[in-house]
Amino acid sequence: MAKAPTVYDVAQRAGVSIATVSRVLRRPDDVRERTRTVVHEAIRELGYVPSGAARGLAARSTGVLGLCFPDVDGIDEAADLPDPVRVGEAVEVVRDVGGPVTARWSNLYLGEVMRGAELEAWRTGHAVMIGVARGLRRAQAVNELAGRVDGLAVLSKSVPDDLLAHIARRVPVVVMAGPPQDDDYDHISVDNRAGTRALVDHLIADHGIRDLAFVGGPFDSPDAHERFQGFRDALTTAGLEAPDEPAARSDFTRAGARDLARTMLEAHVTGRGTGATGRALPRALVCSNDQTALGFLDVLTEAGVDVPGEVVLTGFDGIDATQASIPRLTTVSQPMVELGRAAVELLRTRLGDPSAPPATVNLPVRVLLRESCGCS
Amino acid sequence: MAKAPTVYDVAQRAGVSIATVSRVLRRPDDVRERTRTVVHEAIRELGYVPSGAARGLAARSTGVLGLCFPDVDGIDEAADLPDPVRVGEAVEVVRDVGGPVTARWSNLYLGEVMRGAELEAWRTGHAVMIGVARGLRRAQAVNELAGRVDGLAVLSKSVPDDLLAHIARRVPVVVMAGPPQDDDYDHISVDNRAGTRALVDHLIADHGIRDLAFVGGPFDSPDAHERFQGFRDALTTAGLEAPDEPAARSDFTRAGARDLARTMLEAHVTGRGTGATGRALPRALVCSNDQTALGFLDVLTEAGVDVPGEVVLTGFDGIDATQASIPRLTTVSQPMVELGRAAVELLRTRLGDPSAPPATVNLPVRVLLRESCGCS
DNA sequence: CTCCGAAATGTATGCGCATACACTCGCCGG
DNA sequence: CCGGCGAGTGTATGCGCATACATTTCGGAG
Repeated sequence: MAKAPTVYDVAQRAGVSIATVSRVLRRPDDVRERTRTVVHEAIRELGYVPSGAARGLAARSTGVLGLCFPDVDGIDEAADLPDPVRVGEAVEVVRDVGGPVTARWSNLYLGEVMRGAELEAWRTGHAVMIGVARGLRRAQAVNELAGRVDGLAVLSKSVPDDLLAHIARRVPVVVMAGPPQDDDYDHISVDNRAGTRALVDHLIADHGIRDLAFVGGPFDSPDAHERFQGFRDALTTAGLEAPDEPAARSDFTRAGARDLARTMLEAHVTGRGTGATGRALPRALVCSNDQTALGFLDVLTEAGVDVPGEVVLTGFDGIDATQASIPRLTTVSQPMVELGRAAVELLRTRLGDPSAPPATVNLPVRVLLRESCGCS
Repeated sequence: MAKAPTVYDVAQRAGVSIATVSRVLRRPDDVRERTRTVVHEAIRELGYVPSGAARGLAARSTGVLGLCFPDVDGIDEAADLPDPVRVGEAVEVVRDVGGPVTARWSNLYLGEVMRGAELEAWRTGHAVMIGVARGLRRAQAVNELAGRVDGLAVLSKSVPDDLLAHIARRVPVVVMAGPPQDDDYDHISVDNRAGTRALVDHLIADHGIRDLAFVGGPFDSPDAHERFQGFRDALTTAGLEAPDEPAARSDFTRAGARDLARTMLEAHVTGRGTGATGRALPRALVCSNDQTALGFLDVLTEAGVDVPGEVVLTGFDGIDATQASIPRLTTVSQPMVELGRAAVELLRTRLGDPSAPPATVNLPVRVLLRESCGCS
């Protein structure tokens, strides 16, 4: 690492000019075979690796696409972070008594999106740079990321609006997983509404259920809102009365959903079994995400309510845990890898035609019918 | 995106020189407050975002660290990849009849490593660039990655030796999760040997087991080999006879392990229950990874063999599925996030002192005692 | 009011590469 | 034998920034 060799070094060693060296690398066909060989040899001998910075500067394009995520670790400042473990510590033996399975929904989610983006970028000869908008210096970090890439895919809500607008003046921006919105960015999102609708259609048409309730999500979740709209669509189409509001709102966590479920169950308990007084539980609970559904499942199972016998339960997202629950959860699977791929594809399209009007891509989802709705 | 503004544009607009603009960004304290304000205003108005390429070139350092993974998707060529799904496709409704839970071990693993690397890089003001050594153009891709970063963390076996050597002449390289080796790179790995040893110590000391067998991994897996060494260490220390070879070798997949388990079970079946003829199953099966242990668990459960009553079963890695199995699997948890963090930390150290001798960091692991070994 | 040193700012240069353009050389047709 | 043409190569320039160094400004002591 004394000093990385440059084109000049290679050129000198090969007895050619720097232009020829550059051509050997970028347009080999323009160079005589013999020359090419000589240059390659020099490159090998010197351990020459072209500087990406210089290339990017000269070519006015870096060949790198950026991916910007929100901070899902909840780490705000460097101080929050313990120092990395160091060498020589002993093996720790701990008795793991159980407790709830660690939920890595967001990690997995982001990981898959990243995988998709990387895949598509690789396919088209791009590199991928990832950034997490985290901490006080987030603005600077995002700004620097933007300065290093040809295009930036941003997960919805991870970057403040004004910063995004600033950045978008330099590089094309596509917003992932946000609500369709009337701004100047390209959007790529998942068809929450159609997915929920298809799921509820199934409950109504195939299981003959006519008494359904929707467990919503946080007020500020556009996803949850869209899913609720899909729920309403299905009811309306079936000639059922669609509520204006979700029957309840979860905070999207399993623990929160448990609390919510207990509360609901208590409210209903007077009516259970007697068949006369009080309201019975709805025949189907359509939850706005998997965590919520799993929380409900925990409580219902605990209370001896038969799922799907007495109550049908469904989720949304398609996280792994839905395959491990008993009964397995009917849900709607999000195309996470596709989300990443589509984002990169949209960026490339945009780079090819910067003046095209903003596009919105709505990715199709898959409804997975399993035991919790009475299938299988 | 007409044309991204540069320092020159900002300087002109603010009525200062480009040096001052640069200083406002890099060394704000060297600039009078009033000037600073004016410049910042110009930056805002113009939508100026500094070019990372130019910065990198001028500063002779990009501020980017690279992360290079092997191809775990098994995608060799762009042609192998279906086109991204497109707009307007219908929601698909499928009956999910079950089958083995999708194993995303490597995805999760790499995702966690990435997360750790990103975290540590963020902490120290670096950006992270990821690359997957995949396909025919892998050499070129890795080379380009190397040209864009200040340092490169490479997952063991993801880059051919000669290419790695070539690259290492330009940027510092740290090898992750490889066997300690006598090369010129920094290494960061996980203490497979001590982890397995601690686990087996527990089986012997706390459960009084003296009849243990080791289910190994592929011949070319250094991890599997180290774990076997840990197994032998424990036996030897306890005064038991340590075998020279694993009792069997799994291919590290759950499905493969099932086949292996069936074969083993058949060989033993004549001896079961009779107590006289044939060999009995060993009291404990120490598997070289979780997938293997889970595959064995599937088959043993199916065959009515009580775990841990008749056979004690353990894994290695600490994947999520080990918490969901029945009984939950005793295993050794790898510090995946730490692996990424340590890699970045090592790179930084190396960048600070390029001439220091190659270092090797061995990360401690955690043994998680659960029901499959008879604990809890 | 002058002079000096420190603070603030400007000027000039180079980072390593791609590429437009100029140039050389060998070859063919005239 | 000459002109022209194309393949192959070299020369020169600029990409956008950081920074060493030169220059100006400012504040305060004398």
